[in-house]
This record gives sequence, C-alpha cells and structure tokens, in this order.
Amino acid sequence: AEIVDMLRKHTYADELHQGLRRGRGMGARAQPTPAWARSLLFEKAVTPSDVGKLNRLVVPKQHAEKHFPLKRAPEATAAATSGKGVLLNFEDGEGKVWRFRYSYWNSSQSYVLTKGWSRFVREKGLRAGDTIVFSHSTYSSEKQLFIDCKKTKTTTAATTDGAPVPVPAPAEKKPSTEARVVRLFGVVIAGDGCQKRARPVEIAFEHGPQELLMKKQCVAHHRSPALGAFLL
Amino acid sequence: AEIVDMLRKHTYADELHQGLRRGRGMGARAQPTPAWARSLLFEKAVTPSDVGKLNRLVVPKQHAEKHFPLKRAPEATAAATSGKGVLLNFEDGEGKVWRFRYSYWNSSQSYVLTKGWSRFVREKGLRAGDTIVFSHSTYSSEKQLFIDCKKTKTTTAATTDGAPVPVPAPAEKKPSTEARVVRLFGVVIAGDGCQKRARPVEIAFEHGPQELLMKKQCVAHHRSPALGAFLL
DNA sequence: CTGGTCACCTGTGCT
DNA sequence: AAGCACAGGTGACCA
Repeated sequence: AEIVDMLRKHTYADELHQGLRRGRGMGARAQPTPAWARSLLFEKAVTPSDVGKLNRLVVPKQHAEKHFPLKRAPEATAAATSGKGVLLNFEDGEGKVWRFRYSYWNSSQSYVLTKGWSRFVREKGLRAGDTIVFSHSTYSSEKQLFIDCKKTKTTTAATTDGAPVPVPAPAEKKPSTEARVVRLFGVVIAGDGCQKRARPVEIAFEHGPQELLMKKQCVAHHRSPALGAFLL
Repeated sequence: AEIVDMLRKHTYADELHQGLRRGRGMGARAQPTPAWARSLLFEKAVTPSDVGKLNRLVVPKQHAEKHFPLKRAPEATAAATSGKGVLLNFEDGEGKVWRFRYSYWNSSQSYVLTKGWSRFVREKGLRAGDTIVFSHSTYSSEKQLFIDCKKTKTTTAATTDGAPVPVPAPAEKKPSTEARVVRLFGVVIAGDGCQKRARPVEIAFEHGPQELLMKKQCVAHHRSPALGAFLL
C-alpha cells in the first residue's frame, strides 16, 4: 500500500531527484549521459494522433511489453495494470529529465504515455513523421531510460498530412532591432505607432464558413464586459 | 470512518428523509420555503459543459470557498478535500430537495457538483446560458440551502433542442464613463489614444445578435498556420 | 453491456 | 507581463 501511494504521489525523494537533475529553471544536467553509454531499445515514427490533441503516445505493444516495466513486479501489477499506471523518467539528449505516466488502456488494448507527453511534444516541436528514439543505460546498475527525437528535414518540409505549419524554426527571441508590436491572430494590432490599416476586414477560415474553426463559449463571466464589438 | 461511509452511501435515514420531502414521484413539499426566507449567495450562468455530458457543475472558486462548507470541519477536511467530497442538500422553488455530491478536484483546482447534477439538468430542462441561483435560509438555525434556475427567455420558444444556446440578457455591465479600449494583460493596447478608426467593427455570427455574448475561441490547435487573418 | 460517476488532465483566456 | 481559474476533455470503474 505504501508503494502504491508512492506511485500515486510524488515522494520527497522524487522531488529531490528531479530538483537535482533539473538544476535551475530550464535545467540542463551538468553532465548529460553520453551516447556511447546508451543502448537502443526501439524507435517509433510518431503519428498525427501522437502529436495531436489526444495528449498521448501509443507505445507499440511488442516494444512496450518487451522493454517497459509495467508488469514487472507481480505485486505491483494490480496497481499498474488496473488504472494508474506508473511514472517513468526519461532523460533527453540535453540531460533534461522528462516524467511521463505510462499505463495500459484496456479499452484500446494499448500501452500509452499520457501525462507529461504533450509538454514534450510542444517543447521539442515534435511533428507527425518525426521519430522518437528510446534507449537505456548500458550500465545495468543504472536503470536510466532515454528519449530523443529525430526531426524530419524541415527545409523542404513537404507535409504529408493536413498539417502545414511551416516550422518557423525555434523562432528565436525577437531581434532587438525589430519594432515591438502586439499581434493578435498573427496580425499586428498595436505597436509601431499603431500603423494605419490599409486593408479591410477579412476573416479567413480553413474549412469554410460553416466550420469557422471557432468554438463558442458562454462568456456570461462575472466581471468581463460584454465584448460585442471589436474596435481597433 | 463510519461517518465517511455515511457520506458515501445513502443511509436509511437519508432515504427516509428524502422520501418524506419528496412525497410521491414528483414530490412537491407541502410548504416550500418562501422566497422572503432566503438570502442570495451567488448565481452562475451555466456553460455548455455544465449542462452537457460531463455531468458536473463547476462552482466558481471564489463562491465555493466563501459559501460552501467543504473545508469547515478540520477533521473532515482530509476526507472532503482529498477525494470523496460531501453530499449537500438543496431545496428548489417547489420544495423538492436535490442532493448533490460536492467535491474538490485537485487536478483542475476546482470545486464541482457531480453526482445528482445531471438529473437536475435533465428534469429542469436546464440549458447553456440559463442561470442557477444559490441561496440559503435567512434563519441561521436552519442551514437549508436552495437552488433555483432562471431560464433564459426563449421568447419565441423556438428551441426544442439542437443546441441553440440562448443567452442571458445583454450585459449591462459597462462602466459608462470608461472609454472602450482593447486590453491585453490588462494593458490598453488599442483605444482612444491609438486610434485611427472611428467605427467599431461589429462581428455578428451565425445565430444572430443574441449570440454575441458568446466568445469566439480559436480551435485550430497546433495545426493551422497563423490562422488566416483577422484584420480590421 | 451500457450509461452514470469518479478522479484525473490540459490549453486557453482573463486578470 | 505570469499565474490561475475553468471549460472542455479522458479512461476506469461500477451498478
């Protein structure tokens, strides 16, 4: 029961460990584990769903059962299999540690990484077709796992599926020479002396007017004034 | 532990009490508590989610912590806060008593009514945009809570179903003296000082002007480039 | 099996 | 200009 509780909540040791590895803010480990100390487990080319809004990565069953410990400890099987799963730590190429929840979904009969995965996708800029690489330490004493991603070439970036998004490269901080502006939907709405508008209102959508790509939300919010009109 | 269990399951006394108040089937109490004996606590305009398949009502945190007793008894705090929550009884305008489970969701840091809520929604015919009113007895000896709903006027009553989402009366909530401006992070980024256009641009959407209280939210997710343009 | 309930999770808008 | 509140979700569980 105690072990189960430790799986559920972060323990003090966990936090300490995380803190140590992460160091300050962004936290690169002082000494990332070198590649020669790693042994490949398997790779997967991520699907659109893997990097989409499902916020999960499907781990191919063969590799999951072969390499990942969900059913290892017999006494922990009940907890791991039915429900909560386990938390796994993966170190990336920069030494940063990522913690994912790893569990089995009975409904889809599949192994998945859930909590924490979307953050990884976002921060790595992972895109459908990219490949993630799982490996582990060659030192059996360390049970450290590793995760890295091989991005597809973005130069020609012929997106197969419907996801264009010309990867803007890690769009660095805005060059200081550039004027400070405020953008809304990619359009400058303030700054630069509030330049005059040359163009009339145009609202473009991808799927036509009926889809609108907009979701309605009730805004009878307590104190927010009724936004019925935009004015610029 | 016993008390916790009583909170979890309906006790015999509970059922008896319910039965007495409800009378037969639809059950109106012989003497509903008159309005003058009630004191308003707060209101909420229900969202689509509140009346949808999620079967829960999010209670705005400020009101929840101010008016609802989840954290009252220090010894019960652990049980109430972490997990199970408590059962609360609310009397409606007809004297019928509704029992809801009220609890705190750690993951979303929010207070919710869960069990029993969907029945209320169904039987009251509650729709997104309707307002529910919470009040309590002015007799401090009675700790009775009340719940009522103010349906939005569907003047033509055209809405049978199909998600029309009527909307409450137009928000009067405007500091009349204040200039109309656009704020971002609370900072005016567009308005009188930075203004070339004199005319506010009104954006009307598919369901007509009464839908203007519905906020548009970009749902293009990760995909979609800069999402077209929104120039005014 | 089905549908209701529960305890989670996350992106986004508002402050 | 960063945090929080919450609308909108998920799978698991159970009656």
